[in-house]
Amino acid sequence: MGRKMVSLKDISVACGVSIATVSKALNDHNDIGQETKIHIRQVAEKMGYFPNSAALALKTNRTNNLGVLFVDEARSGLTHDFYAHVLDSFKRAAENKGFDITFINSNKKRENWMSYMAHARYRGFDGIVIACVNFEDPDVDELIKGNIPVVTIDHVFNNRIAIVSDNIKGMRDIMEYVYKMGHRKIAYIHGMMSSVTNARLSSFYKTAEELGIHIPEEYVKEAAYRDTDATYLRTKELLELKDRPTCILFPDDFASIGGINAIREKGMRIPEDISVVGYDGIPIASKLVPRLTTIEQDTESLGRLAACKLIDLVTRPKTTLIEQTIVEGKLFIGDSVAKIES
Amino acid sequence: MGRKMVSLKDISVACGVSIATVSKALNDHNDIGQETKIHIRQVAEKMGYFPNSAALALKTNRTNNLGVLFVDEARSGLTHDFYAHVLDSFKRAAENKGFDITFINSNKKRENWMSYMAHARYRGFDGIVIACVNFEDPDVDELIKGNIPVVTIDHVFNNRIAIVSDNIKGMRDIMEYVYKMGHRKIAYIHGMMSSVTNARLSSFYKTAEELGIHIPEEYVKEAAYRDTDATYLRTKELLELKDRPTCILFPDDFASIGGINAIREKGMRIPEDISVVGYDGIPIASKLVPRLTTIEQDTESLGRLAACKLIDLVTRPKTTLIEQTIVEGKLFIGDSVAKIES
DNA sequence: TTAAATTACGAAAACGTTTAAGGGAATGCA
DNA sequence: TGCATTCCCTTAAACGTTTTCGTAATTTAA
Repeated sequence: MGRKMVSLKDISVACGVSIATVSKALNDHNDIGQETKIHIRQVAEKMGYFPNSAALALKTNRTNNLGVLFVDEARSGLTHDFYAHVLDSFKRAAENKGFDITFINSNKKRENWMSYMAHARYRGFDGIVIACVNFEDPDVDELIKGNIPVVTIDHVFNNRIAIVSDNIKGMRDIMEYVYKMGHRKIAYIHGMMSSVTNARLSSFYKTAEELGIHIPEEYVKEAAYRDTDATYLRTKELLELKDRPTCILFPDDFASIGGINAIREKGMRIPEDISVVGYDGIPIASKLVPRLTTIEQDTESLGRLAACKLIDLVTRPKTTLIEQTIVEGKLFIGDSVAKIES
Repeated sequence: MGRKMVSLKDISVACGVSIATVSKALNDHNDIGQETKIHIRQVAEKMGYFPNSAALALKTNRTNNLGVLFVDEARSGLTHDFYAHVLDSFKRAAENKGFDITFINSNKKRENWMSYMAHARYRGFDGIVIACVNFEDPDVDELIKGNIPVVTIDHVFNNRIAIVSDNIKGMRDIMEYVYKMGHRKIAYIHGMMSSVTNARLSSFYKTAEELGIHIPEEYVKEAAYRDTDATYLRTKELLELKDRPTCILFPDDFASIGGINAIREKGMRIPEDISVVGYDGIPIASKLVPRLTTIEQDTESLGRLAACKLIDLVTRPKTTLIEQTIVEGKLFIGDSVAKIES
């Protein structure tokens, strides 16, 4: 078995028919006789034939390949817990439908620099999924506004299909649970500004108001997602307040580790002395002691739906309905929030 | 700007030259006049031209695309801490050299099933990187023995280039450090059998012997990598022994969480009552309290070297030297191992 | 029996590139 | 001046497909 692939021509020679006939036989066109079809397929199988995606792409203008752009502010790339799960789910769903995935990048050092869009066209992606990018980036903007089908995750762009996690409901669930457990002095260390943060923050304030809780200004602080150090510092600040909160909401589970350390350093116990809540539901959260109360994001659905919607968009081009799919998370009740009398 | 890409022909028309001239001008061949070259390039730039990778691949038999096969026993896929870091590094290095990466899979539901090898040839990958797969899989075997350049990570296959982390040295470093801290009763909960586990286990025994430490049979137990539950159970068993170890080595950092929980559940403190060591150096390890002593794997080098070697192999085909590159980890001394008098 | 319809296949163009081969004009050398 | 070079560009084939159109053979309908 040499380096070269066996082509339609090889099969046509072996079968004594034309290339066109082989192509049609393999693609099950109905203008080919049954016997011929069967014979050709057997020979193709025996010769170890499989199509050449490049030729196919060139001819059909379809690659069966989806581009993935996952870039977070910290450039953690594939090592980002949450997005790794989403991507993994996206990948599985796409592969089940016969699509491969390739990362989009603008590093192409080959000749001249290539924008995301240029790269995407170069590779001929049938569709593109975008998550956790810096939305200010004009390069990203070009990609989104381009003419390749796009689905975005956790961010809504003008007239584009988006799959977003329900941060409004997530934060409301947290607040209502914490309230039910008797807490009235609730602090929130949030991530850096983004649509996700915005949603959570506004839901935080809104729910607080609905519940009749007053949130002092100094109870709300900005750290960054997945930043244990920043969260550690902000937590320390909260603990030094004269009127300490009884419960702290952290940006996410990973960052929570920093906050928890700050609390323990102060000699305080969780949840006896202070309660904490995370966000995301990363695997480790439920393994910590005490188990972290958090919102388990449905990363499986996020990824799968993104893939399904995108492939729909690709294969049924005129289904260009602008829609937004909302995926709810689920409150995981660990042991990090104490019941107190208010 | 329409859906269709601008092609060489469009440029040739715009410039009033032949397609060949445009192609050669853009590829900087030296049989094209300076002025013509410059003019063509300007026009190409202005028209927003970029090559069509499919046509290029078809013609040159090179795709500038690398296939990635990352499958671990638990099918954690991209969510596997360690491999996510390696992959991320591989990706960055590959992209810097103008290569894209696409995942290899055998799910192709399109028509008929496709083996890994079939998929790789279908996509025309210039090279392939393989990590953490089930080596028994005949499908994987076919891929490795095929005629596409391959680099494997953390596993050595016959006459193939491999990048492996130095598990021998890693385990020796741990043992020598723990010994130096006064420990003589050392237990090891290891992962399931694999070349990695084998290397660590044999190094564990060998170093113990060199140090003159006797390892009772019941001090060595099998769990699984990243399996907090199994590690929790094995740890409990160790703690119930009449002659308890003073130090436990866990399969990896993530699994350590389970072990640590078992210890705390017993009311024991780390490191005052018992010492523990992890492996891998995942980000969270140094954020735990106490900070986990572990081997920080050099995932950056693993990924980068794999990419460099693979691209070397691809671009300089006759450099088919069979070699094995060993990447050392670094002992991270946290606070989880106590100094005791033996 | 004959015309029309159906069936089964082939020829050839096209997708966007690269590249070997070729050739006309300008230049170098004697 | 005449011939060989050199320079610059073009023609055309090829990569492996798909697909439109054409057509010969066979079947059906009248």
